Amino acid sequence: MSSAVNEMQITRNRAKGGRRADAAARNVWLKPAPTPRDEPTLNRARIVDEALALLDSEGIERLTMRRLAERLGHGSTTLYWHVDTKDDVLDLCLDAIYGEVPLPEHTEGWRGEITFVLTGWRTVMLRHRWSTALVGRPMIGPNILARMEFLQASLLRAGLTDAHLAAATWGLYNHVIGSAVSRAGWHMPAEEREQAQQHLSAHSDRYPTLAAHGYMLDDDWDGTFTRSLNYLLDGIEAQIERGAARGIGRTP
Amino acid sequence: MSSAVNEMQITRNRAKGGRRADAAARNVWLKPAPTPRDEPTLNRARIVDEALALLDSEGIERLTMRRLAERLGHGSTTLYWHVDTKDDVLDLCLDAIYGEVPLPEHTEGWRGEITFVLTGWRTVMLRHRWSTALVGRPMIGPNILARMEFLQASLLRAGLTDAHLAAATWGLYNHVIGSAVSRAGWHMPAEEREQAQQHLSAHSDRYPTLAAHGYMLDDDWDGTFTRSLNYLLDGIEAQIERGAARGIGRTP
DNA sequence: ACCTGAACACCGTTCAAGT
DNA sequence: ACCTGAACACCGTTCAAGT
Repeated sequence: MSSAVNEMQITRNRAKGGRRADAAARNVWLKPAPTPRDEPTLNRARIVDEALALLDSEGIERLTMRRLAERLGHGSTTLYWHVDTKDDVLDLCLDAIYGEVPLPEHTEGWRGEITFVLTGWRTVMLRHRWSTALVGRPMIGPNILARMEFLQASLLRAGLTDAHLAAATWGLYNHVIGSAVSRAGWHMPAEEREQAQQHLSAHSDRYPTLAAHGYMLDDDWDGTFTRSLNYLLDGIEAQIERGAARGIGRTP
Repeated sequence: MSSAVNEMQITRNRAKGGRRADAAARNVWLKPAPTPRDEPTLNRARIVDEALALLDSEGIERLTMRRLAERLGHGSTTLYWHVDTKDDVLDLCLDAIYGEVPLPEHTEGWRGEITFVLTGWRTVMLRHRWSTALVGRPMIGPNILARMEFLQASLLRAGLTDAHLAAATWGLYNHVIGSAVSRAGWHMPAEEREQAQQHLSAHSDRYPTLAAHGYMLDDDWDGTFTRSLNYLLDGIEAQIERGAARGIGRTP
């Protein structure tokens, strides 16, 4: 059912061409391939790699099992040996790109660490814009778990506990997801954006603040993300200090 | 819901040819609605009401144009006189439920106001769980605009300007969206949740913090939302105070 | 102005059958 | 163990034709 749960690490090597081309080009010990038991022509890693290429180049609405299989040189029904459903493919794809989110190597304080991870996280999601349509599914792939683990461990070291630990973890995660999703929502042809802005101006009586302060025209998305992330981190930091003060008060 | 329906009756008398030409605009709100003359058996309000009922009772993957039309007692193709695409129906539905988000009647300070709106907003989205799958589209329906207007106006009165105003507005919006989306992601059969938790415990070497602090088992979602919202508001409040202090310093 | 059925060009998924 | 084609039960949308 939820084969997205399995622990297979998706390796993101883009093998161009596929098996047939490789078999023709490589040398002897791989060439007598007809031995059926050796290596299946298809596997999850190849399926996910090709799905990612398809998603990145054509978008999520163009990913169908038939088109994916065709790119892989198989009939669509073959995919169902390796994967239970199309949703499984999407779950695997989403976790695969989460693997691209870098984790800091040297600790630089919880705030720096967290800012580093979340900034990279958002960048990855906006690089693969289709990913914003896939949030809202259970997040238990190995790559997202590794990043949530890092995030929560960092907050724990910073001094948060219990409900505050959970609130800070989810608050920060929600911030990344929300930022990516809402930013992706504004990704439209410039002409349509013009229309939308006109629409807004035409109703400036109803939306005076939005019309006056450029609801549609804010294009410093990165700055907005960083600034609002800092508000959240400021609030968390204040909580950490409150917690520390109370801890000191309680020590015998 | 019916108020949302009133909102969408922005009528412009147009011949069919003209309407089709304007249909080049991709988003519902940017296209004129067709004008009913006598007493058509079908109209947008009826379509949206029925679509909402269908979404609420059966979920988003069960909403098809054919099933929707059947419930309305028509052939599926009839819908296309009133609406250009299925996506338009979904956009109309999403904005319709945003109309259920209450705005405070008496001002009670920016923090109280904003907490009130955002709490209601999240409640509405979780009441119509399908809505979390529809974020990530341009947000220019009348109901969401009214709420964004309220949010930004409140922050403006609180003393924010320029980039800080934008950052606070988007940060708060992202917080609601992110909370609703990620909470909806955990909405699964208890048995599957058990499996997921087991999976996590089985790899507690890799995810020690998550395993020890109940990543899967946190069920005080409301409390978590409120707490993390307060971190964000604390950070915004600190920014407001910084801005005020600088303003005082600058006054002659 | 509104509604219809037929038709087009697709979908995801199952399954008996092949090797 | 892996792959196949045929087939099922659907989709969203267009369009000539009706009233």
